[in-house]
Amino acid sequence: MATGRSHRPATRSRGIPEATVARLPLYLRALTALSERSVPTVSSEELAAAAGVNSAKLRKDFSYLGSYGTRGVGYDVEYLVYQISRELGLTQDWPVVIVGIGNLGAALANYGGFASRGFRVAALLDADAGLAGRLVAGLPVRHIDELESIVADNQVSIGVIATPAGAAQEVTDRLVGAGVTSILNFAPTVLTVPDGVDVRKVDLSIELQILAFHEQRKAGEGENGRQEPDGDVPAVMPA
Amino acid sequence: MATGRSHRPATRSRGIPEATVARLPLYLRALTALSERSVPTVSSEELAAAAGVNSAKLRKDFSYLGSYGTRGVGYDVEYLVYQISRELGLTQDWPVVIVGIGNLGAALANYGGFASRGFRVAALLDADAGLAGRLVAGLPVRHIDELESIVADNQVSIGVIATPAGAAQEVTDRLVGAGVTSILNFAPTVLTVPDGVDVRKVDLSIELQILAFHEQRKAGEGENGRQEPDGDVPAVMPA
DNA sequence: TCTTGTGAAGGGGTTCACAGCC
DNA sequence: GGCTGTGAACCCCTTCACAAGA
Repeated sequence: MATGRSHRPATRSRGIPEATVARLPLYLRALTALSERSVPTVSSEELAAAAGVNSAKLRKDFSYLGSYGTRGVGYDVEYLVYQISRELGLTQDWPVVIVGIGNLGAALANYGGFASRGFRVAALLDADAGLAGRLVAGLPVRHIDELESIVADNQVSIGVIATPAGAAQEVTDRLVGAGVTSILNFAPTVLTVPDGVDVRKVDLSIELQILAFHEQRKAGEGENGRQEPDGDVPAVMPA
Repeated sequence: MATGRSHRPATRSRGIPEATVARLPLYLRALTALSERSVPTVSSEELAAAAGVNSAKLRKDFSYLGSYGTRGVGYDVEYLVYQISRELGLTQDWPVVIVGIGNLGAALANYGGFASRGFRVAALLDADAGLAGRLVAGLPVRHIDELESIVADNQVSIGVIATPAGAAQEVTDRLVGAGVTSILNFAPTVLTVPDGVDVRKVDLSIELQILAFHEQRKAGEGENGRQEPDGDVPAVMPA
């Protein structure tokens, strides 16, 4: 996690807060929409509303990138689109492989948001030999045995794991061994990776559980309805 | 967001930090695995490793739930499973509807992690009348016009949106109108909802963009390879 | 006058380190 | 002796409020 100390105090002292990085894609999306409507400039207030954050936060975020706005006016839409894209590394091409072509893998392969932002699906891989050759999103599914050569040949540095939980660690090891240094994990498992490899995880059921927690709260709010006898313990007790 | 002031200082002063809530499902998963292997007790160190966090954080998290451990021994696995499940509201049944049965919607419908944690898919909805009646994960897809009656009849309070971005806000409005108060949004849009409705979003392309940001950093680390002429500006400049 | 850019204050979360208890 | 539970320190992020500047 701790992204080894940086260097190069180029334009501004490097070191954009992680929380800011996580919001840049949000701003980029909102700006892209404005750009498509040929809106020339936008204020922090307007853009913040479109991105679903508050304007002070947005201005603070942009201040880490540099002084890209004009006081009394706002931000130049095209210019910001470019600067944020560059900061995120989207001005270059990122070949990715998707491993595990079930429903989820297929959904990811078909997802338009990837291609439009510099992510190119270099290959779809699956352990099921029966799937090999089948076209998904216009690409042929290839057998997992080709993983190493595909990663090497295409200089893939980002892998997406959409396999069942049981296969995820092994796939990870192979990806890392082949040279992948960033992994987006959809399998509900904790992955172990060497230093220098980034993992982000998306867990569908965790999100629902968090919602359930808050939902439960709401139910208990007004009506005092939730039954919780307070002495409510199961048969098993701690030693 | 600010979950209105609580009440009931029942077992302990209510108010579990949001960051802790987000980790409870992680602990629960690790504990469930231990439970299946019939492991009776576990130390904070072991459990933390299994969940991918550090042990101090885990102990602090558990301290918000109560004193469920035994000093010198550890935590009783079954007991903790129960307590966390209860805290998350997973001891009750949560009917959910999934709207938008494309690849992603189908993947969600098939996802085992839901059913196993108290989430029951009450219905699959899609605007495409041609899909109606088609079986997905054993359930017939129903037309979006049935949304209101299905939500009411099944007392659905959680909705999952897997539609294209363009349809997401309208679907949200209908869900909220029908009584849904928690939404899990997979569409790449900012949703507007009234107070009292919770929205969590999962954005596939944002995760990749964050990885790209870090990946770019790595590339520039050792070799100083990334070209960034520093005066690198596009044709468009701010006014 | 209007909006950005930012010090400063405030709040939350993480980590440390050890007292408390088995 | 071992492990939990937790005050306290620390750090990061958010929010405020206003000076700076077009």
